[in-house]
Amino acid sequence: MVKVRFAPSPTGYLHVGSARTALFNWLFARHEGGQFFLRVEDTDLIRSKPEFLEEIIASLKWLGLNWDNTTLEYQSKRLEKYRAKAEELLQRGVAYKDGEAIIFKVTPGQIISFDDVVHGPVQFNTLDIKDQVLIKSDGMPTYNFACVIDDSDFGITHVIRGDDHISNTPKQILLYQTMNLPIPKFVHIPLILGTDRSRLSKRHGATSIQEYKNAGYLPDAMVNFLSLLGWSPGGDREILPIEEIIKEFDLKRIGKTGAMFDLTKLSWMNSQYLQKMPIEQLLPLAKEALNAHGWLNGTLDPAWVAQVVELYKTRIETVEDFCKQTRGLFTDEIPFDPEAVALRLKQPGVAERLTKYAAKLEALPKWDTAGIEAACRALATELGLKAADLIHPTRVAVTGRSVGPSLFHILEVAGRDRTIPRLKSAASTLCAL
RNA sequence: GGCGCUAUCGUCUAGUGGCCCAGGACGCAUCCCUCUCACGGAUGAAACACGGGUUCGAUUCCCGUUAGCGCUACCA
Repeated sequence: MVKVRFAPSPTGYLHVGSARTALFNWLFARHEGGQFFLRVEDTDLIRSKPEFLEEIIASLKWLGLNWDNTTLEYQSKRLEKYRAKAEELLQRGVAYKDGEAIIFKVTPGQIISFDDVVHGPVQFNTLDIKDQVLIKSDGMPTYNFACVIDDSDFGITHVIRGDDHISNTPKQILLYQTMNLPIPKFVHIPLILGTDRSRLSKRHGATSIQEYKNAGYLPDAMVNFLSLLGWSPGGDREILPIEEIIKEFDLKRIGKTGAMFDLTKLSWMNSQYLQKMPIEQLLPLAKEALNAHGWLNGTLDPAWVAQVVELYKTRIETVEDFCKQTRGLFTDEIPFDPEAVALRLKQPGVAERLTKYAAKLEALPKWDTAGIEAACRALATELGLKAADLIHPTRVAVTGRSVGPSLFHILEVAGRDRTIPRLKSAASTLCAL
């Protein structure tokens, strides 16, 4: 049975690159009906922090990457195991002691080769490999040593990890060989790159999964996007549900070249998921975000919020975007865009038009799009204007922006009590030339 | 520097010797829809790094060059 693992070290948040590694492991396990383990590599005493582990776990759960071990494995709890193994190597004379550290002797001139599942045959000469520290002076095992022992103990069949570990592989194989342990399959997946084609890091922008969650990206969109970085199901398909990704996932289809993290495409994909998401699912997310801004007071009618969401869902890329665009509807702080004000409000005759439209709207027997539109068109005809000459200033006066949904829908949703005062206020102040 | 990995439109990629004067998607441009912006629809510009082989025929196989990246810790 296929057994894979994701082994983060709790020295930082979950990076999108690591998340993608976790995802590929998970996808492979689910496709094969195998097992996916989570192991904590907390052997760096100084940098490991419990709060980092909590964040990593929260991120994995948010992405939906569930693991099969019921209790988490911590390397810090297996110290005796590593020490015993190192001691054994010491007894056999293949390792030596330097102070408190135990170091593995590398015999030069041997060829170490392995058949990488994505790269094919790879070779190294031990001439280029230095003696390897097994146990550090502080008594903790090093990565390469603990990793080999653990992968072997837990029966890991496929080591799926980033390309940056290719040069660790011969060091680990040397250890497998001298301890007489079966060697797993190695699957080195291409790195995720920043805009300058160096590996994605903080200086390129947001790299933690939590940041994307907070910005209003959807986990399904994130998983879909990440799965397509370095892997493709072949053909033209791009937006696929997770079941489909699992079904199609195949290590043989993993590419060899680094993939740039394209935020623009992620955003597009997120907007696609947002649009297709049923309102029952989208509404709670919108409410949560609104609430985080302190804009959701308890008296708001849920049906009304749903109406606003429906109106904006085709023009947002993230949930945060939704908040940004609808701020004027949920608060009285209208985010006036200076350019829009200059172009649409500070123009001759606009104040008068807005005042007249306000009067017409005030007299409307019923507040609905049809009535709002009829009033607009009637007034435009009366004044000898195009409807657009009334529509544009009104949109800016009410929402502060020159862009957005159909004006008549906006006004209906904004309601008479917001619309009329805003039109009057704009007419008396903002329109001043 | 040494060692290793990689090389198709700006980006993610399809392509495994002829189906490719290279297909899709994002982005970009134009048009349609239209009160603006989106959505949706249509069209367009845009790539096989270079040089040698192998072959009747190379994006696809081999070699080299160049370039990029990664590793080179008692970090993982």
